[in-house]
Amino acid sequence: MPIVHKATHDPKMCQKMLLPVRDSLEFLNGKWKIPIIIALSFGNRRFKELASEIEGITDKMLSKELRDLEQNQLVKRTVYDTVPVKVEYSLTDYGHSLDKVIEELRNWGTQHRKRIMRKSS
Amino acid sequence: MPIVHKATHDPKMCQKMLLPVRDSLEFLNGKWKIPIIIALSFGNRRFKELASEIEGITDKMLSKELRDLEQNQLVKRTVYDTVPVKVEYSLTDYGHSLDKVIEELRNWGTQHRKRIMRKSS
DNA sequence: CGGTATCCCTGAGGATACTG
DNA sequence: CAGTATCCTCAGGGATACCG
Repeated sequence: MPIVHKATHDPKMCQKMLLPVRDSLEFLNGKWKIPIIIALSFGNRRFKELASEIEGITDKMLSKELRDLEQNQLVKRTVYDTVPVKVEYSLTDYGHSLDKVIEELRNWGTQHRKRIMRKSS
Repeated sequence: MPIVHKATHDPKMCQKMLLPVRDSLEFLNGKWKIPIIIALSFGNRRFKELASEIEGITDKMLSKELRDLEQNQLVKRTVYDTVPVKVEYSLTDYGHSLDKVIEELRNWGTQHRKRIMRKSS
């Protein structure tokens, strides 16, 4: 199904379609949010677990992105009052609202990679 | 439906899910590809038409992104042998394979914007 | 363990001018 | 009309060190 069903030159209409798409991409952009979300979709994780499972990420980036994800309510941060302190991160229900988006991105990426490989062979 | 159905700590499995998603995001990233694709989904366009319909884009960026989209077979460039020369850009069938991805991004973006608005009121 | 603080660098993209 | 060529800015993110 096409995105648009009737030819038009109205820039306002473009804008209206564009804004939410840009919102999503702006949010998902950057190297680390998706890796973090996928890692957490495998189960709850502690800070250092994430740091070692997500290849290449620095503590600074992990910390920053987790804070951002928490503020956007996609991730929940739970502090356990033990010694030493234990912090656990988990995906919220809202975090799972990205499942469909990620799945579409994955489908297209898989398919596109095949196509590009084929071309350059 | 969850992305993953069984808890695991296997980083290899994360990687395998991650790669195609990163491919997609890497490709869609940047400010201009989605605006161009959406504009073209409204019908075929000439260079200057795109330049004026896509707010804020420079000739340089438009030219560069169109070349990239053409190389990836999402967009077709047709040169008409008139004086002065007329160049028309159109979405290929493959270009439309992004429809579902864009739709999901739009859905999530719309919904997320509402959620964020509500929170900050 | 669970992070911060600093410093630094690269490249995406903007501004402007020019060409066939 | 349909682009190129140059120069420049700035923010995302890396490296490294440190803290409670």
